[in-house]
Amino acid sequence: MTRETRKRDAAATKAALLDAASELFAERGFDRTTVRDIADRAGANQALLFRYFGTKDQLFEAVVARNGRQQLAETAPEKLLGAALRSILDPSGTGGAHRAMATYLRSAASDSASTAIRRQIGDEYARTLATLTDAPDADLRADLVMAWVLGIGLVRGIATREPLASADPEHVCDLVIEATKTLLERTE
Amino acid sequence: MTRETRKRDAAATKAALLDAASELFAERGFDRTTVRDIADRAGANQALLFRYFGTKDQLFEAVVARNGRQQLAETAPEKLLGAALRSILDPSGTGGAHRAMATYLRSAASDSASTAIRRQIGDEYARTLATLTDAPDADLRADLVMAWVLGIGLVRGIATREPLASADPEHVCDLVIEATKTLLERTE
DNA sequence: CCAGTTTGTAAGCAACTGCTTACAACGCTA
DNA sequence: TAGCGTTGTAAGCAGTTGCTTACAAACTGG
Repeated sequence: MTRETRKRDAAATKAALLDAASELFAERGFDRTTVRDIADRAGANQALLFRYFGTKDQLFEAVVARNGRQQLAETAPEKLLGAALRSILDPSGTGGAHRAMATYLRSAASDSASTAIRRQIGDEYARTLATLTDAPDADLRADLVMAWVLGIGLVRGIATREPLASADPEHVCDLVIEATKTLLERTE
Repeated sequence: MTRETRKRDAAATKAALLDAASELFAERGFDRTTVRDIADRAGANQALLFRYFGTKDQLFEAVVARNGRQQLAETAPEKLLGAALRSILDPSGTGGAHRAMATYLRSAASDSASTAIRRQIGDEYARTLATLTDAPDADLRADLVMAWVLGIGLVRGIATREPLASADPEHVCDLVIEATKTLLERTE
Protein backbone atom coordinates (compact mmCIF):
# COMPACT_ATOMS: atom_id res chain seq x y z
CA MET A 1 0.00 0.00 0.00
CA THR A 2 2.90 2.32 0.61
CA ARG A 3 4.35 3.86 -2.39
CA GLU A 4 7.59 1.91 -2.10
CA THR A 5 5.98 -1.43 -2.67
CA ARG A 6 3.82 -0.25 -5.53
CA LYS A 7 6.00 0.12 -8.55
CA ARG A 8 4.57 -0.62 -11.92
CA ASP A 9 1.25 -1.93 -10.63
CA ALA A 10 -1.55 -0.43 -12.66
CA ALA A 11 -4.36 -2.04 -10.68
CA ALA A 12 -3.03 -0.77 -7.37
CA THR A 13 -2.49 2.71 -8.75
CA LYS A 14 -6.00 2.75 -10.13
CA ALA A 15 -7.40 1.67 -6.77
CA ALA A 16 -5.33 4.24 -4.91
CA LEU A 17 -6.63 6.98 -7.18
CA LEU A 18 -10.18 5.78 -6.68
CA ASP A 19 -9.77 5.75 -2.90
CA ALA A 20 -8.17 9.17 -2.77
CA ALA A 21 -10.86 10.60 -5.03
CA SER A 22 -13.57 9.02 -2.90
CA GLU A 23 -12.21 10.67 0.23
CA LEU A 24 -11.66 14.05 -1.30
CA PHE A 25 -14.97 14.27 -3.14
CA ALA A 26 -16.72 13.42 0.13
CA GLU A 27 -14.70 15.98 2.07
CA ARG A 28 -14.79 18.89 -0.32
CA GLY A 29 -17.23 18.11 -3.10
CA PHE A 30 -16.55 17.93 -6.79
CA ASP A 31 -15.67 21.52 -7.54
CA ARG A 32 -13.26 22.09 -4.71
CA THR A 33 -11.34 18.92 -5.33
CA THR A 34 -8.54 19.23 -7.86
CA VAL A 35 -7.03 16.44 -9.87
CA ARG A 36 -3.66 17.41 -8.43
CA ASP A 37 -4.94 16.85 -4.90
CA ILE A 38 -6.27 13.46 -5.83
CA ALA A 39 -3.05 12.37 -7.50
CA ASP A 40 -1.02 13.63 -4.57
CA ARG A 41 -3.04 11.82 -1.95
CA ALA A 42 -2.88 8.66 -4.03
CA GLY A 43 0.87 9.06 -4.39
CA ALA A 44 0.46 8.84 -8.12
CA ASN A 45 1.19 11.05 -11.06
CA GLN A 46 -1.50 13.32 -12.35
CA ALA A 47 -1.22 12.03 -15.89
CA LEU A 48 -2.09 8.51 -14.79
CA LEU A 49 -5.41 9.75 -13.49
CA PHE A 50 -6.32 10.83 -16.99
CA ARG A 51 -4.89 7.71 -18.56
CA TYR A 52 -7.02 5.46 -16.38
CA PHE A 53 -10.20 7.47 -16.01
CA GLY A 54 -10.20 9.81 -18.96
CA THR A 55 -11.67 12.82 -17.28
CA LYS A 56 -12.39 14.30 -13.87
CA ASP A 57 -16.09 13.77 -14.50
CA GLN A 58 -15.59 10.13 -15.34
CA LEU A 59 -13.49 9.64 -12.24
CA PHE A 60 -16.37 11.06 -10.23
CA GLU A 61 -18.79 8.68 -11.88
CA ALA A 62 -16.57 5.76 -11.05
CA VAL A 63 -16.35 6.83 -7.42
CA VAL A 64 -20.06 7.41 -6.94
CA ALA A 65 -20.99 4.20 -8.69
CA ARG A 66 -18.64 2.15 -6.56
CA ASN A 67 -19.59 3.64 -3.18
CA GLY A 68 -23.34 3.84 -3.73
CA ARG A 69 -23.85 0.27 -4.85
CA GLN A 70 -21.68 -1.13 -2.14
CA GLN A 71 -23.62 0.56 0.67
CA LEU A 72 -27.01 -0.22 -0.77
CA ALA A 73 -26.22 -3.88 -1.14
CA GLU A 74 -25.34 -4.14 2.52
CA THR A 75 -28.66 -3.21 4.17
CA ALA A 76 -32.14 -4.75 4.28
CA PRO A 77 -35.02 -2.57 2.95
CA GLU A 78 -36.88 -2.06 6.22
CA LYS A 79 -33.67 -1.07 7.97
CA LEU A 80 -32.48 1.30 5.26
CA LEU A 81 -33.96 4.44 6.79
CA GLY A 82 -32.49 3.72 10.19
CA ALA A 83 -29.18 2.72 8.70
CA ALA A 84 -28.94 5.75 6.47
CA LEU A 85 -29.86 8.01 9.36
CA ARG A 86 -27.43 6.44 11.74
CA SER A 87 -24.59 6.49 9.26
CA ILE A 88 -25.20 10.14 8.59
CA LEU A 89 -25.57 10.94 12.26
CA ASP A 90 -22.55 9.05 13.51
CA PRO A 91 -19.47 11.20 13.08
CA SER A 92 -17.16 8.21 13.43
CA GLY A 93 -18.88 6.53 10.53
CA THR A 94 -16.32 6.80 7.77
CA GLY A 95 -17.80 3.77 6.08
CA GLY A 96 -19.20 3.61 2.60
CA ALA A 97 -22.65 4.82 3.56
CA HIS A 98 -21.63 8.05 5.10
CA ARG A 99 -19.30 8.75 2.26
CA ALA A 100 -21.93 8.06 -0.37
CA MET A 101 -24.29 10.56 1.24
CA ALA A 102 -21.56 13.09 1.84
CA THR A 103 -20.44 12.85 -1.75
CA TYR A 104 -23.99 13.23 -2.94
CA LEU A 105 -24.45 16.26 -0.75
CA ARG A 106 -21.25 18.13 -1.29
CA SER A 107 -21.45 17.76 -5.02
CA ALA A 108 -25.15 18.40 -5.33
CA ALA A 109 -24.55 21.81 -6.82
CA SER A 110 -22.31 20.53 -9.59
CA ASP A 111 -24.27 19.77 -12.70
CA SER A 112 -21.60 18.01 -14.65
CA ALA A 113 -21.95 14.74 -16.45
CA SER A 114 -22.03 13.11 -13.05
CA THR A 115 -25.67 14.14 -12.72
CA ALA A 116 -26.75 10.94 -14.41
CA ILE A 117 -24.99 8.63 -12.04
CA ARG A 118 -26.14 10.62 -9.03
CA ARG A 119 -29.72 10.27 -10.15
CA GLN A 120 -29.26 6.58 -10.61
CA ILE A 121 -28.00 6.08 -7.07
CA GLY A 122 -30.87 8.16 -5.78
CA ASP A 123 -33.34 6.03 -7.71
CA GLU A 124 -32.11 2.89 -6.07
CA TYR A 125 -32.45 4.36 -2.60
CA ALA A 126 -35.90 5.72 -3.30
CA ARG A 127 -37.13 2.52 -4.84
CA THR A 128 -36.09 0.63 -1.76
CA LEU A 129 -37.77 3.13 0.53
CA ALA A 130 -40.96 3.06 -1.51
CA THR A 131 -41.53 -0.57 -0.56
CA LEU A 132 -42.22 0.55 3.00
CA THR A 133 -45.60 2.08 2.27
CA ASP A 134 -48.63 1.04 0.27
CA ALA A 135 -49.94 4.51 -0.32
CA PRO A 136 -50.81 5.27 -3.94
CA ASP A 137 -48.12 7.94 -4.06
CA ALA A 138 -45.47 5.72 -2.51
CA ASP A 139 -42.72 7.04 -4.74
CA LEU A 140 -43.39 10.63 -3.75
CA ARG A 141 -43.37 9.77 -0.06
CA ALA A 142 -40.15 7.86 -0.52
CA ASP A 143 -38.64 10.93 -2.11
CA LEU A 144 -39.72 12.97 0.86
CA VAL A 145 -38.11 10.57 3.28
CA MET A 146 -34.91 10.63 1.29
CA ALA A 147 -35.04 14.39 1.20
CA TRP A 148 -35.23 14.42 4.97
CA VAL A 149 -32.22 12.18 5.37
CA LEU A 150 -30.24 14.28 2.95
CA GLY A 151 -31.38 17.46 4.62
CA ILE A 152 -30.29 16.19 8.00
CA GLY A 153 -26.92 15.31 6.57
CA LEU A 154 -26.72 18.77 5.09
CA VAL A 155 -27.59 20.58 8.29
CA ARG A 156 -25.52 18.35 10.49
CA GLY A 157 -22.42 17.58 8.48
CA ILE A 158 -21.97 20.61 6.30
CA ALA A 159 -23.69 23.53 7.92
CA THR A 160 -22.94 21.96 11.33
CA ARG A 161 -25.93 23.61 12.92
CA GLU A 162 -26.44 23.22 16.62
CA PRO A 163 -28.10 21.53 18.37
CA LEU A 164 -28.57 19.04 15.54
CA ALA A 165 -24.88 18.65 14.87
CA SER A 166 -24.06 17.23 18.27
CA ALA A 167 -27.40 15.72 19.21
CA ASP A 168 -27.71 12.14 20.35
CA PRO A 169 -28.08 10.01 17.18
CA GLU A 170 -30.57 7.66 18.77
CA HIS A 171 -32.77 10.50 19.92
CA VAL A 172 -32.78 12.04 16.46
CA CYS A 173 -33.47 8.64 14.97
CA ASP A 174 -36.49 8.23 17.21
CA LEU A 175 -37.92 11.60 16.34
CA VAL A 176 -37.50 11.16 12.62
CA ILE A 177 -38.72 7.60 12.44
CA GLU A 178 -41.78 8.48 14.50
CA ALA A 179 -42.68 11.36 12.24
CA THR A 180 -41.92 9.28 9.19
CA LYS A 181 -44.44 6.70 10.32
CA THR A 182 -47.13 9.33 10.03
CA LEU A 183 -45.94 10.06 6.53
CA LEU A 184 -45.87 6.46 5.44
CA GLU A 185 -49.00 5.18 7.13
CA ARG A 186 -51.54 7.77 6.15
CA THR A 187 -53.17 6.37 3.06
CA GLU A 188 -54.68 9.68 2.00
CA MET B 1 -32.61 50.65 -14.54
CA THR B 2 -31.19 50.25 -18.03
CA ARG B 3 -27.58 50.97 -18.36
CA GLU B 4 -28.15 54.12 -20.36
CA THR B 5 -29.82 55.98 -17.55
CA ARG B 6 -27.33 54.94 -14.92
CA LYS B 7 -24.17 56.92 -15.35
CA ARG B 8 -22.17 57.81 -12.32
CA ASP B 9 -24.62 56.49 -9.76
CA ALA B 10 -22.74 54.53 -7.15
CA ALA B 11 -25.83 53.48 -5.22
CA ALA B 12 -27.55 52.11 -8.29
CA THR B 13 -24.43 50.27 -9.40
CA LYS B 14 -24.03 48.77 -5.98
CA ALA B 15 -27.64 47.63 -5.99
CA ALA B 16 -27.33 46.18 -9.48
CA LEU B 17 -24.28 44.20 -8.42
CA LEU B 18 -26.11 42.96 -5.36
CA ASP B 19 -29.11 41.89 -7.43
CA ALA B 20 -27.02 40.15 -10.05
CA ALA B 21 -25.00 38.38 -7.40
CA SER B 22 -28.18 37.35 -5.61
CA GLU B 23 -29.54 35.73 -8.76
CA LEU B 24 -26.34 34.03 -9.77
CA PHE B 25 -25.45 32.68 -6.35
CA ALA B 26 -28.96 31.22 -6.12
CA GLU B 27 -28.71 29.71 -9.59
CA ARG B 28 -25.20 28.30 -9.51
CA GLY B 29 -23.88 28.52 -5.97
CA PHE B 30 -20.83 30.34 -4.74
CA ASP B 31 -18.07 28.38 -6.45
CA ARG B 32 -19.56 28.25 -9.91
CA THR B 33 -20.37 31.93 -9.98
CA THR B 34 -17.53 34.15 -11.20
CA VAL B 35 -17.07 37.79 -10.44
CA ARG B 36 -17.00 38.43 -14.16
CA ASP B 37 -20.44 36.89 -14.56
CA ILE B 38 -21.80 39.05 -11.79
CA ALA B 39 -20.35 42.25 -13.18
CA ASP B 40 -21.61 41.40 -16.66
CA ARG B 41 -25.16 40.72 -15.54
CA ALA B 42 -25.14 43.91 -13.52
CA GLY B 43 -23.82 45.82 -16.53
CA ALA B 44 -20.99 47.07 -14.38
CA ASN B 45 -17.25 46.86 -14.42
CA GLN B 46 -15.52 44.11 -12.53
CA ALA B 47 -13.30 46.48 -10.63
CA LEU B 48 -16.27 48.23 -9.10
CA LEU B 49 -17.37 45.01 -7.52
CA PHE B 50 -14.14 44.92 -5.57
CA ARG B 51 -14.21 48.60 -4.83
CA TYR B 52 -17.68 48.36 -3.29
CA PHE B 53 -17.59 44.95 -1.66
CA GLY B 54 -13.93 44.22 -1.17
CA THR B 55 -13.97 40.55 -1.90
CA LYS B 56 -16.12 37.84 -3.45
CA ASP B 57 -16.70 36.41 0.01
CA GLN B 58 -17.87 39.71 1.35
CA LEU B 59 -20.21 40.18 -1.59
CA PHE B 60 -21.71 36.82 -0.75
CA GLU B 61 -22.15 37.86 2.85
CA ALA B 62 -23.91 41.01 1.78
CA VAL B 63 -26.26 39.07 -0.49
CA VAL B 64 -27.16 36.42 2.05
CA ALA B 65 -27.65 38.93 4.80
CA ARG B 66 -29.95 41.08 2.70
CA ASN B 67 -32.10 38.26 1.30
CA GLY B 68 -32.40 36.25 4.48
CA ARG B 69 -33.52 39.12 6.67
CA GLN B 70 -35.92 40.44 4.14
CA GLN B 71 -37.76 37.16 3.71
CA LEU B 72 -37.80 36.38 7.39
CA ALA B 73 -39.31 39.73 8.22
CA GLU B 74 -42.16 39.18 5.78
CA THR B 75 -43.77 36.07 7.24
CA ALA B 76 -45.52 35.28 10.50
CA PRO B 77 -43.95 32.53 12.63
CA GLU B 78 -46.75 29.99 12.35
CA LYS B 79 -46.82 30.40 8.61
CA LEU B 80 -43.08 30.16 8.10
CA LEU B 81 -42.97 26.42 7.45
CA GLY B 82 -45.74 26.59 4.89
CA ALA B 83 -44.25 29.66 3.30
CA ALA B 84 -40.77 28.22 3.12
CA LEU B 85 -42.10 24.98 1.68
CA ARG B 86 -44.27 26.68 -0.89
CA SER B 87 -41.52 29.00 -1.99
CA ILE B 88 -39.14 26.11 -2.44
CA LEU B 89 -41.76 24.03 -4.21
CA ASP B 90 -42.98 26.69 -6.57
CA PRO B 91 -40.59 26.99 -9.48
CA SER B 92 -42.03 30.32 -10.52
CA GLY B 93 -41.21 31.74 -7.12
CA THR B 94 -38.37 34.07 -7.85
CA GLY B 95 -39.06 35.99 -4.66
CA GLY B 96 -36.70 36.49 -1.80
CA ALA B 97 -37.67 33.33 0.07
CA HIS B 98 -36.96 30.94 -2.70
CA ARG B 99 -33.69 32.63 -3.40
CA ALA B 100 -32.56 32.61 0.20
CA MET B 101 -33.09 28.88 0.46
CA ALA B 102 -31.58 28.21 -2.95
CA THR B 103 -28.53 30.23 -2.08
CA TYR B 104 -28.15 28.44 1.19
CA LEU B 105 -28.41 25.14 -0.61
CA ARG B 106 -26.23 25.66 -3.62
CA SER B 107 -23.43 27.13 -1.57
CA ALA B 108 -23.66 24.70 1.30
CA ALA B 109 -20.45 22.99 0.25
CA SER B 110 -18.42 26.17 0.19
CA ASP B 111 -16.72 26.73 3.49
CA SER B 112 -15.44 30.21 2.88
CA ALA B 113 -15.84 33.12 5.23
CA SER B 114 -19.50 33.10 4.31
CA THR B 115 -20.02 30.21 6.72
CA ALA B 116 -20.63 32.63 9.57
CA ILE B 117 -23.39 34.52 7.87
CA ARG B 118 -25.03 31.36 6.62
CA ARG B 119 -25.12 30.06 10.15
CA GLN B 120 -26.65 33.28 11.35
CA ILE B 121 -29.48 33.14 8.84
CA GLY B 122 -30.08 29.53 9.75
CA ASP B 123 -30.26 30.48 13.40
CA GLU B 124 -32.97 33.01 12.78
CA TYR B 125 -35.07 30.53 10.82
CA ALA B 126 -34.62 27.85 13.43
CA ARG B 127 -35.39 30.17 16.29
CA THR B 128 -38.65 31.15 14.65
CA LEU B 129 -39.59 27.53 13.99
CA ALA B 130 -38.76 26.57 17.56
CA THR B 131 -41.57 28.76 18.84
CA LEU B 132 -44.04 26.32 17.30
CA THR B 133 -43.48 23.58 19.83
CA ASP B 134 -43.19 23.49 23.59
CA ALA B 135 -41.17 20.30 23.72
CA PRO B 136 -38.04 20.52 25.88
CA ASP B 137 -35.87 19.90 22.83
CA ALA B 138 -37.64 22.48 20.72
CA ASP B 139 -34.45 23.70 19.10
CA LEU B 140 -33.51 20.25 17.93
CA ARG B 141 -36.92 19.67 16.45
CA ALA B 142 -36.77 23.01 14.73
CA ASP B 143 -33.46 22.00 13.19
CA LEU B 144 -35.05 18.81 11.93
CA VAL B 145 -37.89 20.72 10.32
CA MET B 146 -35.44 23.04 8.68
CA ALA B 147 -33.39 20.10 7.52
CA TRP B 148 -36.47 18.68 5.87
CA VAL B 149 -37.25 21.87 4.02
CA LEU B 150 -33.68 22.14 2.83
CA GLY B 151 -33.61 18.49 1.86
CA ILE B 152 -36.76 18.89 -0.19
CA GLY B 153 -35.23 21.85 -1.92
CA LEU B 154 -32.14 19.82 -2.58
CA VAL B 155 -33.97 16.84 -4.02
CA ARG B 156 -36.43 18.93 -5.98
CA GLY B 157 -34.42 21.84 -7.25
CA ILE B 158 -30.94 20.49 -7.62
CA ALA B 159 -31.13 16.77 -8.00
CA THR B 160 -34.53 17.19 -9.70
CA ARG B 161 -35.64 13.76 -8.64
CA GLU B 162 -38.98 12.52 -9.85
CA PRO B 163 -41.72 12.35 -8.77
CA LEU B 164 -40.88 15.01 -6.19
CA ALA B 165 -39.60 17.51 -8.72
CA SER B 166 -42.91 17.88 -10.52
CA ALA B 167 -45.31 16.92 -7.75
CA ASP B 168 -48.22 19.16 -6.79
CA PRO B 169 -46.89 21.69 -4.26
CA GLU B 170 -50.05 21.63 -2.17
CA HIS B 171 -50.03 17.89 -1.94
CA VAL B 172 -46.40 17.87 -0.80
CA CYS B 173 -47.19 20.64 1.64
CA ASP B 174 -49.99 18.58 3.15
CA LEU B 175 -47.86 15.51 3.56
CA VAL B 176 -44.98 17.37 5.14
CA ILE B 177 -47.03 19.52 7.45
CA GLU B 178 -49.00 16.53 8.63
CA ALA B 179 -45.87 14.58 9.46
CA THR B 180 -44.31 17.64 11.02
CA LYS B 181 -47.25 17.91 13.40
CA THR B 182 -46.27 14.55 14.81
CA LEU B 183 -42.77 15.80 15.28
CA LEU B 184 -43.77 19.02 16.98
CA GLU B 185 -46.63 17.80 19.12
CA ARG B 186 -45.12 14.78 20.77
CA THR B 187 -43.80 16.07 24.07
CA GLU B 188 -41.61 13.02 24.72
C1' DC C 1 -12.99 77.88 -13.91
C1' DC C 2 -10.16 74.89 -11.67
C1' DA C 3 -8.37 71.58 -8.03
C1' DG C 4 -9.96 67.38 -5.90
C1' DT C 5 -12.82 63.65 -5.18
C1' DT C 6 -15.84 60.09 -6.92
C1' DT C 7 -17.29 56.86 -10.52
C1' DG C 8 -16.22 54.11 -14.45
C1' DT C 9 -12.90 51.57 -17.68
C1' DA C 10 -9.28 48.63 -19.76
C1' DA C 11 -5.58 45.93 -19.20
C1' DG C 12 -3.08 42.78 -16.90
C1' DC C 13 -0.94 39.82 -13.15
C1' DA C 14 -0.11 35.75 -10.67
C1' DA C 15 -2.07 31.66 -9.36
C1' DC C 16 -4.68 27.77 -10.43
C1' DT C 17 -7.57 24.73 -13.37
C1' DG C 18 -8.21 20.34 -16.33
C1' DC C 19 -5.72 18.10 -19.55
C1' DT C 20 -1.72 16.79 -22.95
C1' DT C 21 2.66 15.60 -24.58
C1' DA C 22 7.28 13.85 -24.91
C1' DC C 23 10.04 10.85 -22.78
C1' DA C 24 12.34 7.61 -19.39
C1' DA C 25 12.14 3.23 -16.78
C1' DC C 26 10.51 -1.16 -16.42
C1' DG C 27 9.31 -6.03 -17.43
C1' DC C 28 7.58 -9.49 -20.38
C1' DT C 29 8.18 -12.44 -24.50
C1' DA C 30 10.60 -14.22 -28.28
C1' DT D 1 19.49 -10.08 -25.08
C1' DA D 2 16.69 -7.35 -28.29
C1' DG D 3 12.32 -5.53 -29.05
C1' DC D 4 8.00 -3.74 -27.47
C1' DG D 5 4.01 -2.64 -24.95
C1' DT D 6 3.02 -1.02 -20.23
C1' DT D 7 3.69 2.04 -16.32
C1' DG D 8 5.51 6.22 -14.37
C1' DT D 9 7.39 11.11 -14.70
C1' DA D 10 8.21 16.04 -15.70
C1' DA D 11 7.04 19.84 -18.04
C1' DG D 12 3.97 22.65 -20.08
C1' DC D 13 -0.27 24.56 -22.55
C1' DA D 14 -4.35 27.16 -22.89
C1' DG D 15 -8.02 28.85 -20.40
C1' DT D 16 -10.08 30.67 -16.16
C1' DT D 17 -10.00 32.57 -11.61
C1' DG D 18 -9.96 36.45 -7.99
C1' DC D 19 -8.03 40.68 -7.63
C1' DT D 20 -5.07 45.06 -8.77
C1' DT D 21 -3.40 48.90 -11.12
C1' DA D 22 -3.12 52.95 -14.02
C1' DC D 23 -5.84 55.99 -16.04
C1' DA D 24 -9.91 58.62 -18.20
C1' DA D 25 -14.38 60.88 -17.44
C1' DA D 26 -17.75 63.05 -14.63
C1' DC D 27 -19.29 65.61 -10.74
C1' DT D 28 -18.52 69.10 -6.72
C1' DG D 29 -16.93 72.83 -3.81
C1' DG D 30 -14.17 76.87 -3.78
